[in-house]
Amino acid sequence: MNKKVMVAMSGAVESSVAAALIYDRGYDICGVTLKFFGDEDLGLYGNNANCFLEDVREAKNLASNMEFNHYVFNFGMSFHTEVITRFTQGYINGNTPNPCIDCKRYITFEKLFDRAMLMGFDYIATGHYARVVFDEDKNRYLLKRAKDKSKDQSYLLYFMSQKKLAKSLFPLGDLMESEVHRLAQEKYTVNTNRTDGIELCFVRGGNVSEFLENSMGMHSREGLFIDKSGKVLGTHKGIVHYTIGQRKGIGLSFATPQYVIHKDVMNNTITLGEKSDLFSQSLIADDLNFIAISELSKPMRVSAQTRFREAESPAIISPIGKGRVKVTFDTPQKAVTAGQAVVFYDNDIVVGGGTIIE
RNA sequence: GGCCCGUUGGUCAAGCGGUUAAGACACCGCCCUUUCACGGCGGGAUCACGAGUUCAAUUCUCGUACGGGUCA
Repeated sequence: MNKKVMVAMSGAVESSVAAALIYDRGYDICGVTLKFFGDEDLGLYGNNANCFLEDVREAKNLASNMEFNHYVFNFGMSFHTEVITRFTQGYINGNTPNPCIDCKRYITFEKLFDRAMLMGFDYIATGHYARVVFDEDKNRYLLKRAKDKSKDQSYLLYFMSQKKLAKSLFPLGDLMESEVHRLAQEKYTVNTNRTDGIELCFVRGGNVSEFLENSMGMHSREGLFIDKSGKVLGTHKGIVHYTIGQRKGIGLSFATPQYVIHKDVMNNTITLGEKSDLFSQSLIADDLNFIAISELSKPMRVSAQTRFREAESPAIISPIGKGRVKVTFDTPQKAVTAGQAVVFYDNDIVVGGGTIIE
């Protein structure tokens, strides 16, 4: 009897090709498209309600061409509590969260994963560019960067557990983007014009500030821009409008470009400084997850990445208790930001990762 | 009140008779990007106003207005 695989289909090229590849491997496949925005909230979370119908149509097309089942699951409630609430709360706390990671962590690989297992599926498959291999020596599943380094999404999946890696398939991991597109056009006749959105899927026009204020009812207070010595430089629109490392949107003119180097939620001030003030030698992270090792008991040399699509950098990670780790870089890193994820690599292998708290 | 100096794009600031009127910062657009950012590329000024001198004035002269300084 063939193994059963549930494929998450967003309607974009990547997941459609992933589904087709899984089908061709002979699995008993079922496609699922998740609905995050209920009709009752039409418009509140951007214009995605309309696109959703097209996403479903794309997925259904492929499913009917290849003759496999396709369902739509309404995860609107989960999406709101697991992703949007965390996102909003993060900003309230002065952090800069990465909701795309929460979406994968709490929705795709938790809510959907659990549902798939409950329904008797053996695996869940997605169109992410990442690889999973089983290491006989370590007796562990390893998460690795994709073959196509420019499309690699392993950073976004550092939270994966052994149990989930064992039951997850990433068919695009060994393919270059160009190959995926060629397969889509020549072999599977998948619409290559439909790609995953850039910017936040639930925020209209990518305007985070407007979303927080109008949809979430968060009223930010104006405050002061100050320099490192505390001198007042001007007025800011509210702390949630800024993130560490930001340059554009300050609205003030100086001899050199000024960046947000610190946010003080208590005093409602934002400190501006030179690019050189943006670099830090170390950081503290919590909410850790390790994949390549069972736990971090002593300092370890890794290559750490502090933002998605950013270069990794040599560092030493050390356990400092309370479920926290200190990451000390060989060379100072730019714009390390609380709320973002730091992921540790050993060459292509994801050692683990966590959330930056300072 | 007398005498000086200044007035160039959103800000700062070059140019000082014929220039495509530098540059920086800001702003806007595009690209990049399944987060927020960073980054890359590109875009925009007729020179406070009026009258003169000159073939030609942002650049010289004289007024007016507005700044700043200074002398009693």
